[in-house]
Amino acid sequence: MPARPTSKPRARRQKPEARPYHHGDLRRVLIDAALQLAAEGAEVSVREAARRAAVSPGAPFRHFPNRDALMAAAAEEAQRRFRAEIEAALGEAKGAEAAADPLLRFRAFGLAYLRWAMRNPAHFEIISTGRYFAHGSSPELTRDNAELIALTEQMLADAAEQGLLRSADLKRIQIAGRALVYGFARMNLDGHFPRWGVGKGEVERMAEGVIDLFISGIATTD
Amino acid sequence: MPARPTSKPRARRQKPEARPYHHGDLRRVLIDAALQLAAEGAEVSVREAARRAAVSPGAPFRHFPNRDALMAAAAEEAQRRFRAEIEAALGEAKGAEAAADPLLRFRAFGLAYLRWAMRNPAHFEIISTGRYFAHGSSPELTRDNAELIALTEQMLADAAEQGLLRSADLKRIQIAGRALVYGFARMNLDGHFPRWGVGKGEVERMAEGVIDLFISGIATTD
DNA sequence: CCTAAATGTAATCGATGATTACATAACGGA
DNA sequence: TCCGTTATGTAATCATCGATTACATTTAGG
Repeated sequence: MPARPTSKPRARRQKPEARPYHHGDLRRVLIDAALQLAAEGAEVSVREAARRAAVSPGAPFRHFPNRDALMAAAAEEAQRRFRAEIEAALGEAKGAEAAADPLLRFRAFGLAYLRWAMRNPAHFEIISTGRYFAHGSSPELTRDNAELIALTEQMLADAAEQGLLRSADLKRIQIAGRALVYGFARMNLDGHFPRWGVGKGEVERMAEGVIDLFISGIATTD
Repeated sequence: MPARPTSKPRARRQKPEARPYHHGDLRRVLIDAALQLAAEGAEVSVREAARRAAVSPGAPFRHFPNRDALMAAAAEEAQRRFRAEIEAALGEAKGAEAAADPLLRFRAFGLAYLRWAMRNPAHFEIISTGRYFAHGSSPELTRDNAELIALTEQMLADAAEQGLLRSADLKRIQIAGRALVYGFARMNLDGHFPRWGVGKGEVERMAEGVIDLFISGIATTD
């Protein structure tokens, strides 16, 4: 083989599989890799995400100024999925009798919340913990979360208007409800449900029971 | 100055302040450094702990096989303090009318729990999260925690016996109570109480209100 | 076409957890 | 009192990680 001239011949894509120099949509692939890594329980490192994207260790920094930005983007994606599932559940609940009963919608919300958190623990953690990237570093995530909270507040306000609540302190009820659901999700996440781990169904059933207990505690009607 | 012989002259401690080759109780100092680092919100690294103890980066590994073991030891220390505070609060409650009322003791427990968690957020996180060292890696911590849980179960059993509870499903009540308190603590920890951050008192007052709401929800007597 | 911006690569830096070989101190029995 | 064993700290080294920089290649627009 004769020595090639210093300038390489233009790389012609001979097969469509040949990876081009420019990655199709590296940003997206990196976010997915980060979410996948988290879901596997592994440490999420920029390098590993780059490795999965079959790209050099420095490449991700063309799309994210630093690790936190990647994590924030991953969190936003997870939050999008989280919210989509909750709104889907509320959409279904609207068809049923829940449309008229704010507490039933409240219940549906809590169930969807915990269901998702049980099935996507690592993603829930990324969303909620604020330890994987600077808190408030993602306005989108903050706004998105605020809207979900406003939704629950509306439900409680409706319930109060219909005389369904024993207490008039809506803020207190709202915080307690959030704490209950958030705490349950995190207990699951942090390994406080050791035995039940095997049968996922049992945890979800307990989640339902806990929500019902809370609602029966704040409701006038038994 | 003439060249010294290869064997250094014996190091005589001329002042008591002169640090001896052997650190007094490095293990203890490292644990305290780790807790202090956590409390400052900094990353807890073995090296930094060693730095604070004015010791070489490798020294800690004479006392802990790896970073996790150091974190586990720190968690055990934090848990000891946590438990001490709770038991102290329960001791005080015994003197009052709470001695006879299991739900008042339950309340005192929850208050002490949240009070400590609000004031030592980083230590609470180390204890509860199981992310700083392998979960179940510390039998002491696990046992200690189980005993605290058993305590609450006893309170609920007493309350049920006295006909103070609306529901007979004690397990459900217990899980819900844990989730509520744990969730509130973690919400504070994870920055879900943005505005109130300034006035700590407000968060603690809300903690009290949330606990009362829960108890009034499960109690027969209004 | 040809240049400029976008995007990926390669090399490098400082910090970290971890391991190893070595040095020094502390302790206890002869 | 001396000596040797053990506990404990030091020094040197390694791989990994986040991050930065200089350079290469591709893509797009005038």
